Amino acid sequence: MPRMSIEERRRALIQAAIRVVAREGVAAATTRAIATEAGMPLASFHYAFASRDELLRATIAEVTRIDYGHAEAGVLTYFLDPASIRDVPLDQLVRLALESYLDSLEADPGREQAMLELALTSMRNPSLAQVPAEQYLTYFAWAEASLQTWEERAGIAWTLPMAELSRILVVVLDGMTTTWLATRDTEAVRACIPAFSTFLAGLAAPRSEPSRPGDDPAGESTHDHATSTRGT
Amino acid sequence: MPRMSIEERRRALIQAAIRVVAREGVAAATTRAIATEAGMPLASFHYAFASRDELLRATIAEVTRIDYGHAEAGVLTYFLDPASIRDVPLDQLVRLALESYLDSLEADPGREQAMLELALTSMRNPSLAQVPAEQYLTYFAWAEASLQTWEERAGIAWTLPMAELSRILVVVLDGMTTTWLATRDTEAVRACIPAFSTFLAGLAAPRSEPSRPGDDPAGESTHDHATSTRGT
DNA sequence: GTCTATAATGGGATAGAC
DNA sequence: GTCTATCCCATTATAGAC
Repeated sequence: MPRMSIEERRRALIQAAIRVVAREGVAAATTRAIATEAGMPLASFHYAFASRDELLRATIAEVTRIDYGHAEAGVLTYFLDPASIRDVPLDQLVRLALESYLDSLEADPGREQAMLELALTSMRNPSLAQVPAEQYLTYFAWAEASLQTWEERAGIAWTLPMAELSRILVVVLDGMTTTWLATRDTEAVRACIPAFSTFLAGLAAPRSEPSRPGDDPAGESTHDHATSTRGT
Repeated sequence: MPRMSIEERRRALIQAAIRVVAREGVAAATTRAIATEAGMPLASFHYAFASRDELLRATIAEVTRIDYGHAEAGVLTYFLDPASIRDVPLDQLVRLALESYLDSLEADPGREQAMLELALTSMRNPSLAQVPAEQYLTYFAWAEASLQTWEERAGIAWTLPMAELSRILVVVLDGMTTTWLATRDTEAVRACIPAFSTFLAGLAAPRSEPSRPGDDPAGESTHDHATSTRGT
């Protein structure tokens, strides 16, 4: 094998690690398996990375970046021609986004399964313990970007702080992910999407009508299902 | 060590495995670590279980049972004196239940972290691949039990099929779990609970007023669960 | 710089003494 | 029946030939 810079080797090993983890899980992502997947001898592994932990850390960082790109692409796919889709009902936008996410999950289950495994593995490793929190900051940022896009496209204004809305959206996506991964029951999970879409759409108000404090959906007093009308 | 039946050994090893997995993760739950935790020599492990896989399977079954009991206890804690809490607003009931779950998660993060690790580990193991689906059937059953209890106590009727509602509830709990485990930000997750409670409460109608098709909380045109009264 | 060969460790499983 | 001692394998990491 001819010359290959350290950086090229690192990149190749990270990509190999991503493939192995997605295909066979973190436990199977040994240095040997990764080196073989990358088509290089084992010794080259330690030439590029000091330890398996270091590769794992780099892999998590890379995979978070990829996941960000992927999820964002999925969610924003429907906005390539902004002019044509102004004033689409918010719950439709949300529904399409959630369905798009579920489609991408079904198309490549290993990706999200790997994300979860890497996050859990990190939590158990003192030197990586804060990595999942950073990973989720990325998720929250992606969620905020989507929420802002929807806000523009649907002509609405969110009635809760973005920080809270983005967490809610991530909670829903994460819950869909784990439930689907465990059950593989696409139709059952898909059946929940309209309800979640209506829910999220209900956290916005038409932009012309600024939200009044009395509309606060988090208000806990008496109004049960008052807020569950359509979000448009 | 005096006599100990096979069954006693199996139980002791399962309990030891649960402790080790919760404390140090699945990867650290070696046969040696588990045997040591149970205070018995390694050979006794293979006297009680043919393989580590077999123990893992038994551990998942047991831990699912425990988790069921725990979550149910948490959710139903507020119903010890049914008479005193009739006609409590539904969103209050849901909110208390979700907060109770978050409290229990915070009190013992290892428990749910272990559940996730065990589920993900099972998915990667052909001989255990169907276990997570069974585990989630247990979760759905628990969710249905809670939903039915709330229905009685709050004097409402759900407007979606129980199968769908239970999945929605599990999705929310799962999403809260992964988000909290990753971020450990209790207040941020807690701040989402009122919105989720209002959402879930919005999927019910007062029992005196049977749900009309026009009230369909899923709002938009085409889909079909307008007809959905309770599923059986 | 690159790779073969090997050390060092820790794991699952078991033979065989008691 | 029980446990010590051991086998055998896979793994991480590295030494040293080229």
